[in-house]
Amino acid sequence: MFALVDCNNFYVSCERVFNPALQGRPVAVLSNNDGCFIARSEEAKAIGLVMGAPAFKSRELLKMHKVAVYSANFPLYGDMSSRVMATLAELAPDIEIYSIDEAFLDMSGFRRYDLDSYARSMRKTVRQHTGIPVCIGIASTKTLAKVANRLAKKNPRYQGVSILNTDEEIHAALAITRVEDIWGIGRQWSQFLHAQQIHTALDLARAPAPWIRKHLHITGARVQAELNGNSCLKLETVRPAKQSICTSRSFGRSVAAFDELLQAVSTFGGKCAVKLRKEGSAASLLTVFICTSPFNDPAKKYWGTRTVSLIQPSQDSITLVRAAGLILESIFRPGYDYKKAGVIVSGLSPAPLSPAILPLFPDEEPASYDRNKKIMIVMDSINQRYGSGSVHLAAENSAGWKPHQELLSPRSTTVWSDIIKVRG
DNA sequence: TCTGGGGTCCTAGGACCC
DNA sequence: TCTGGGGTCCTAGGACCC
Repeated sequence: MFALVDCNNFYVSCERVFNPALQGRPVAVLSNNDGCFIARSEEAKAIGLVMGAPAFKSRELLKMHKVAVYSANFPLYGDMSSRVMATLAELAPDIEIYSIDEAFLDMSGFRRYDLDSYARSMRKTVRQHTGIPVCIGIASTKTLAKVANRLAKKNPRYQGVSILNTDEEIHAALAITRVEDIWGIGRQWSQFLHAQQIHTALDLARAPAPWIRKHLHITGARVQAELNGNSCLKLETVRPAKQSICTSRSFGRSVAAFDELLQAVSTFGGKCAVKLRKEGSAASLLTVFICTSPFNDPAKKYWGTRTVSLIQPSQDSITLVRAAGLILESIFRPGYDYKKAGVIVSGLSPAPLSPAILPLFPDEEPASYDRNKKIMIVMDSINQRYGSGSVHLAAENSAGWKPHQELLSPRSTTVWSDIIKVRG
């Protein structure tokens, strides 16, 4: 048996932990740059705020219902997530942290227990230790556990826990789950399935397997098998190393000047390097992209991107920032209002202890490799101790393009001065 | 005026090998 | 007139997830 534990309206719940006055009120959290809704309380859903919709289009609604609106506070949410996961890890032998607000647990050793009362006690413990409300779905496959979790969330009768044990229970659950609400069935496929008169999870489970294999490929075939109780997806207790890392942002205002774009791209390159070092990986490919707003007049649109391979895999900010700047020079076109840029590192491998490739000609490479490595160690340890961003390369600068963050709550669990702000 | 960010997997097709 | 068979690797694009 698998349990899926999913935090309720996670970002909203995080805000509520440190501001109990938000209980019972409509609350919404915005994406970076205060753009779209990315979390809504039940009250906010009820008044018609739509997930992913741009916030400015709902301004009247927000005002009318006195919705508490927040800028995304990822340091807070990330830290609260760690607390929830640490609590869960003590309650079950094996845990897969699936996303910032979800975890699968292995329940196979709990057959002798009353699963229902154990799940209810887990729920209570997480609430007590972290302040975060969760729902739990339990079933024999991950996909069915997702179905069960959804029922637990939607139907108050379950009081946060739903277990699919018998064939009758599974049958009933699948019959009331629409295909678009199944884990692994997105917009395109659900549209296709509805057109084929496959409307519910039960319809999908019963559809001819070869036909599903043909049209929804191996991925859809797995979903179908899992709905029928054949477990295809194992619990992944060890997170595999990342294959790519991306840092990108929409700008707070449009940026036309090369120098400001260079500062943005340098900042993103530097952030990618920090993430690489944290991951213990080195990148052999570096991609930079810059683009105008997709909502612009088509004549003023531009999308520029280029990928280069590095002479040797690197995790060093100096090398990556310099390379990102060179790519930017080659893709930059004057005369456009840029709205977003990003850096992607890929072709990742475990970071080597020494240069993997020695230069053919005696230049500065091996020396700068060692020197830069030492600088990175010092930078990382200073930033670890005094907070990220305490030291950075001079090229990293956000003055010109900084995203909007006008409704930010304090970083109550990660920054001392923000705790004082709360008390003050 | 104002529209997010960060990932993974799978498939098809082309380039290339002997 | 007739033009093989069996592979691998890489990439772009499309689907999905939170």
